[in-house]
This record gives sequence, structure tokens and C-alpha cells, in this order.
Amino acid sequence: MNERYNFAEIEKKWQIYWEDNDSFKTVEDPDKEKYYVLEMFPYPSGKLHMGHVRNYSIGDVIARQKHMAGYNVLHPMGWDAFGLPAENAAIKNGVEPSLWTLSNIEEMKTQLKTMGFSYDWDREIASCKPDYYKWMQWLFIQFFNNGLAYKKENPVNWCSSCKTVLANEQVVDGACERCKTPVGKKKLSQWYFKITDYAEELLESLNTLDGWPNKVKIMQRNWIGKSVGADVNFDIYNTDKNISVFTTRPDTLFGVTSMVFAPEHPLVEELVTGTEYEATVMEYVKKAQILSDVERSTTDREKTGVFTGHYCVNPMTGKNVPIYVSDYVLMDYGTGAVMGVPAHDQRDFEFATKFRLDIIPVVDTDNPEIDVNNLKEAFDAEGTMINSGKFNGMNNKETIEEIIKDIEEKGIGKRSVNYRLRDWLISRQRYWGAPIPMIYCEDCGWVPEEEENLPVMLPKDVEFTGKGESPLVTSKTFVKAKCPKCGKQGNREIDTMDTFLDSSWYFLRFCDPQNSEKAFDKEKTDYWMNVDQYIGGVEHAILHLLYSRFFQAALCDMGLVSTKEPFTNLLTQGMVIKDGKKMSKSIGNVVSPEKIINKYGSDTARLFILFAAPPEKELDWLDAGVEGSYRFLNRVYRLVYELTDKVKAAPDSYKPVTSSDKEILCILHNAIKKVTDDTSGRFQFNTAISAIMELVNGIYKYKEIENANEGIIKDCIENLIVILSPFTPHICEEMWQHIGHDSSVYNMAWPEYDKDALIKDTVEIVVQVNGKVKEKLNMASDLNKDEFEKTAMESESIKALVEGLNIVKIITVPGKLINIVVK
RNA sequence: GCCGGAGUGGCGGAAUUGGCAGACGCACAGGACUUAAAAUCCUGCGAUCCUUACAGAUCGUACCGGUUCGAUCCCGGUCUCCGGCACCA
Repeated sequence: MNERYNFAEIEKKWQIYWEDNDSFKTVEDPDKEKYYVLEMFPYPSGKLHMGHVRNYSIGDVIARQKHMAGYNVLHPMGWDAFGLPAENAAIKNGVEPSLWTLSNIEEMKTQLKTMGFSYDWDREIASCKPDYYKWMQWLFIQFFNNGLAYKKENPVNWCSSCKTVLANEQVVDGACERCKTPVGKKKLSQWYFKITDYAEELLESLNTLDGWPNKVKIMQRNWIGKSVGADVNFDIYNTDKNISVFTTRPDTLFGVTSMVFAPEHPLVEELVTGTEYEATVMEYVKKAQILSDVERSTTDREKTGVFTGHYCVNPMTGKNVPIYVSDYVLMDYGTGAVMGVPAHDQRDFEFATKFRLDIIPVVDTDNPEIDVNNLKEAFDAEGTMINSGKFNGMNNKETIEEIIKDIEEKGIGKRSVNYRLRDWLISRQRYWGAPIPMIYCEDCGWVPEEEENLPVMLPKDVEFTGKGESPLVTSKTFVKAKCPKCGKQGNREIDTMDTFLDSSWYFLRFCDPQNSEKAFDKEKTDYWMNVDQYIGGVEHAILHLLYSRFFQAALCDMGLVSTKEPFTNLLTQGMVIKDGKKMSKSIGNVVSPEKIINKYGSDTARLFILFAAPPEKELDWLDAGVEGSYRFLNRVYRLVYELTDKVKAAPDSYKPVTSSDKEILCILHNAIKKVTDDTSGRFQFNTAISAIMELVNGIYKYKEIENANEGIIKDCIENLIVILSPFTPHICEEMWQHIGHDSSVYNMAWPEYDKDALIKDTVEIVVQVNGKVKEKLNMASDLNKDEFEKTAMESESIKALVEGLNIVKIITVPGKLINIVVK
């Protein structure tokens, strides 16, 4: 160890040491309690950014601390390697996507290794490799065989820039989540995963996820969007047809004064064909289809619509109500038609006002400011039923239940639940993804490829036309295939899978990454699953985290895994920002991890990123703050260097004598306690580090006093290195070796703090008068309540303060404070 | 519009169960060491008032109010910012 802190040399040395000694290799060990730490695996863009550094530094502290605390820790890393950038690079530069991706992986892996993360690299996986996507395809077939994958034609989200369809979850504010291009509609036949079958389960089971941030659970709840109500049948007057509508407000049935169909509703054309209304209605329908989702779904847009010439019968009143078509009604929610209750629904109110339809109130209120017979806007609060026959006078909330019973008895409707969640569209018209292992046969329909023929390899002889059809169609070898059922010539599916499928089960493959017989061995997943601590950005709150939960639940039902939920605890780390803005090339405020590592070393980078903010919050990158972390590591290094001889010569046991001895030991054990608590469960690395800083400051002071005990110095220095090591492992290994150890500090047992050391002989007692701090007195900590009060009351300054006043009450918190209430 | 979350010094943040507001760090200022600088070490650092000084007083956790001996923390209301959803019947 040099006199000066040479981070470059030290970091290199220990990275080689860990690699040569297989320090982070993990195998199943039934005798040891396991702990699975997982950070969301990266897309191999080629460059590590600060968000990665933050994500993986957090995970590494947890993994290292848990290892030292005696757990058998699984801490793997891999690559979410399929996806658009590789293919776009191929179109632009003519590089083969696989080569581009694999070289990026190499580059990023080197960068990750310079950070000193404790990954078991033997478990590395890359989703673009045939040994991974083979099992992706196998899993697809399991979903298909269990009725959870199907193909249907539907208007789908289409990104004209990415030239592919998108799942609902990938459309943000009406635009493509990746490239921000406004999303259009296209009618295509596509593969879907039946995530809606699991809507209720995914919703219910959120309640069991105590280790998840509330925010994420609420976002998922909203996304699933459960509504409880009833389906009600309306007969269409003068026809043999009827229409069912979903409503959450069966109590307002008597107030229905119109029926409104979505423009796409199949009955619309049927009803108007051959009538005088055909021309105007069909023109409206055509116009609506051109509108983009964004245009159509703005709430402040004026309502539009056309009358169809037909009426349907309000089943409660028997009265005819007109049927309209309007684009505020969505085809893919409920039944694609809604009953119009203008008095109690704002949208219906606007529609009725515009088309001069009847507004019949059926819920009244005591509120004197609202006259339900002369409404300025819809009244949607609680109230008393009116104009509703036998239900008049009841509370409307209670009426909901009564009316559902009533319509069920009459056979005109039934209780019903609707979800906003839609099935997951998983086809992509792109090359760089796992081929969907399905073959279309004219006789047998869609048939899965046989297991022994997996993987269905991505062909190399393709043209990247960028035209919006899967490039696989251009392969001369790929498309034609024999039907696995009847042997007749068929065609392979040419679309590839959404890459979110790859990431929906990678945590299972990490348990058994090299298995060539199965996707994963159940015994192994039974040992390692669930992921005890999952860490990643909150931007995946709905997408990846919902899909993975769906996969796990479905695989559990298929008997492939044993638990319904994959991630026991979730930590969503905040963004790294600079100057108040997200780091981005266009703003020019990007700080590259590489530069920081070269200038200060990765230990400094890790320390700063963990110290500057609690993990869930945004982290403001401050160059001066990095300097500070670097300064601290130098300070620790100098301290250890200076005290090494004393530490080596010191006896193993000692007896604290002086108050300084007790004070420094109190600081030491407080630091051990704080770091233990803050790295397991609470995850407040910033305060853990500040406790270590206090310890360092304490040792600096203690070593200067005349009769400093060398045994205590040794105890402090050794524990300091051990508890700092999860944060800054390289420098700690170096110091650990220097003070005379020949094994890695990573293999040291995590220290336990001594409760007794935290108890002080004397404590500072706060004396308040009427709740205001007036005096601080030192007292023996073992005084009882009466003695506390007595000591306080006898103090000169307190006597002076309360003199001549009437003492009403004295409140005492032993060991902390005394509050004297006077008048 | 609906649903969440947050608001504390010049800055990042701390206060874990209702009990000393501002730990730890950054920035800044003064000093020591040095021919000098860097590095390092020491001291100060919420506001206002008062005092020659030592010290002291009052206010202060977005704003208004409440509960309590005592509120950054609990309750009611207001404002601002951030995030999610949004014509979902």
C-alpha cells in the first residue's frame, strides 16, 4: 500500500483478484439461507450511463452486505439484447444486428467490471442468443397450448417511425414510448397474450406485495382499472335486435334519455343501411376513423355525433330513447355502446345539451345550491332517488344493489365487472427479436413448431428494407415450413416477439442459466425464487413489472414455478439529473461514468452516488460533491495508513476506561448499527455513509488524545473497513490487506453492534419550560423519574426561570427531557 | 378533471415511535502550515434583535387554523411543484 491513494492501481488489482478467486461465484446450498438481489438488466447500448451506475451500485451494496451477513447471495447480470437500436444500426450502417449487439455487450461488460460489482459472471445471459430465445419460444408455445396466446385482427397502435405495432403500455400520451412519434391506427392480424384473464388476480395479489412502493401498486391498480356495475339489455324499437351496455350506475337507469354507439360498432352499419340516415351516419363513421387517438380522446373537445333514426326502449320506463353515434364512446371498452344519463354524467350532459335531448334527474340532493331540475352540469354525487318508481326515496348508493337484483330477476341484465386492461399485443414487424415459433397451415390453422426443432433460428439472409413489414419475409430459407401436424407445406409467422417478453422471465433463467434441457429447473427456481430485492427505474412500473407478474402467475398455474409473484421487495431508484434537468445529449448535461472513473476511481463514483441522495429520490449530480467523496476516501486512506503499525501491534482485547474510550466505542457501535439497519430494509445509504463519516471524524480525534487505547483503535479501524466495504470495495480490500489480513474483506463476517456500548453513562437532558428549551443538563443516565425531576428543579438556572411562577405540571421523558408547565 | 407524492439553511439532505430542527456533506468566510500555491488541519456558517465582550432574546420546517405540556411529524383547509391516469360509461 502506497502512502498516496492510487485508486487506479488498487481498483485494477482487486478486480483481478476477485476474478481469479471466483469470489462472486454462487451455487445452490440448501444449508444456507439464500438471498436473490437483482437489478433490471440493461439494454446493451454500448455505453454505461449514470442511471446504470446508480442502479447497480445500490444492488451491489445490498448484495455485498447480505453476503457478509451470511446469506447465500445470487447476484447475476445479463443483457436485454433484442430491440430496435441494433436493427436501426443495421439499416444505417449495414452492420449485422448480432455483431453490433455482441460487441456492445463486450464493451459494457468491461465497463461494469471496472465498477467492481459483485456479479457471478458465469450466470451471464443475453436474450438475443439462441440458447435463451429457444426457451422463450418454448414458453410461447406453453402459453399457446394453455389458451393464453391467440391471433386476432384488430385496429392496433402503429408507430410509423419504428415501423411496428405497439402494445397499449408502450403508448404514452398518444405517442410511441421509444421515439415519441404520434401513434396511428392500423388494422392487422396480430398475436396477443391473454393478460386480461389475469386482471383480477394481478389486481388482488397486489395486496400481498408489502415490499413494493405504494406508488407502483397504485399505478398498476389504475392501469388494470377495475369497474364494478351491471350489463343492461335495451331492445331496439321496431327490430328484433337488442343492445347490451355496461354501466357503473344502474341507479340512474330511469334517467336514460339516449343510447350512444361507438362509430366502429358493427350494429351501426346494420341499422342505417338502406335508410335515409345511411349517408350522414356512414360519413361520420368514416371521419371518426381518420381521427388519431389523441385528437379523439381530449376531454375539452366539443361533443359530436349523429342520430341513427332508430330508438331503443328504456327497460325501466318503457319509453323510447334515440340512438346516436358519437366518437366519445370507445369500441374496445365495455360493449362499445353506452346509455346516456345526462343528469348524472358530465359527458352525457354535454352531449344532451348539444343535441337538445331530455335531461331527467333521478337523484336529488339536499344541497341548496343545486337544483336538479335545472342543472348547469351533471350531478354525480350521492343523493336520494326520484323519478324512479318504487325506488324513490332510497339512497342512490343502496339503490345500485337493488336495481341489479331487479334487472337480474327480470332477466334484462346482470351484475358485471369491466377492466381497462387490454390483452397484450406481442407481435412486432421487426427483425431483431425472437421469432414466433408458429406455422400456419391451410388445413390445421396455427400450429406450434415441434419442441425438438427449437429454436426457430433468426435467419441471416434478410434485407432490411425498413418498410414496415417484418424483414423475415425477405429470407429465402425462413418462411416455408412443414406443418408439424399434417406435414403439408405451411408458412412461418414472420413477425417477432415484443422484447418485453424476454424480460418477463429472465429472472427465472438466472437461476439455471446454462440448462440445455429446460427453460429452468424447478428445483433451482424453488431454491432461489423469489427475487428478494429487485431494483430498477420507476419507468417500468407498469410495463415490465406488470408483464413479469403476469408471466410468473401464468407459469405458476402451468406448474412450472411455485410462486405467484416474482419480486418480494421492489426498490425504484430515482433519476440522475444535473442542473435540475434529466441528463440528455440535447441539453448537453451528460456526465459520463467513464470520465468520473478515470479521474476519481469507481469507489468514489459509487460513494458519491449513494451518499448524495436517498435511493428513491432524484439525484442531482454535483461535481463538487464528487470531489467531497473523493476527499473522504483519501481521508480514510491516510488514517488507516498512519495507524497501521499501531493496529498491527495492538492486542485483540481491551478494556475501555476513560470517557473518551466509551465515547469512541459508542460512535463505532452506532455506525455499525446504522449501516446494518440502513443497508437492509430501510435502504438509506446516505445516512449509513454519514454514520461512517462520523466514525472517521471520531477516530481522527481519538487517536490524538494522550492515553488512546491501541486495542480500541484497532477495533475501530477494522470495523470501519468492514462496514465501508460494501460501498467502496476496492479501497477497503487494499486497506484490509495492509493492516495485516491475507483474506478478502468480502469474506469477513458482518459485525454485530454492542447494545451496551450505545448506552452512555451521562446524558444531556433537555429542560423545557412551557415546551421551550431553556437549559441542557448533564445527568447520570440511570436516574429514575423522580431523581430526574429533582436534579432539574435544583439547578440554579431552572430555579431562576420558574421563580414566582405557579408550576402546573411536570412532564418527564426519562433519559431525554423534562418539560415544566408554569402559569 | 381524478389518483398519488413532495414542500426543511446558499445547495444535497438528516431528524427511524409526537420530545434539542438543520446530523453528514457541499459551497462560502476566517485562521494555521508554506517563500507561494495546492493539499491538509482548525474555527465559523438559518433569520432578526441585543451586547464592548461573555452571553442572551425572539422568530423559523410552503401558508392558515386545530389537537397536545410539547407538532417538521397527527387532524382540517389553502397554495405551489412533481409523477401517474384521463371522454373507460
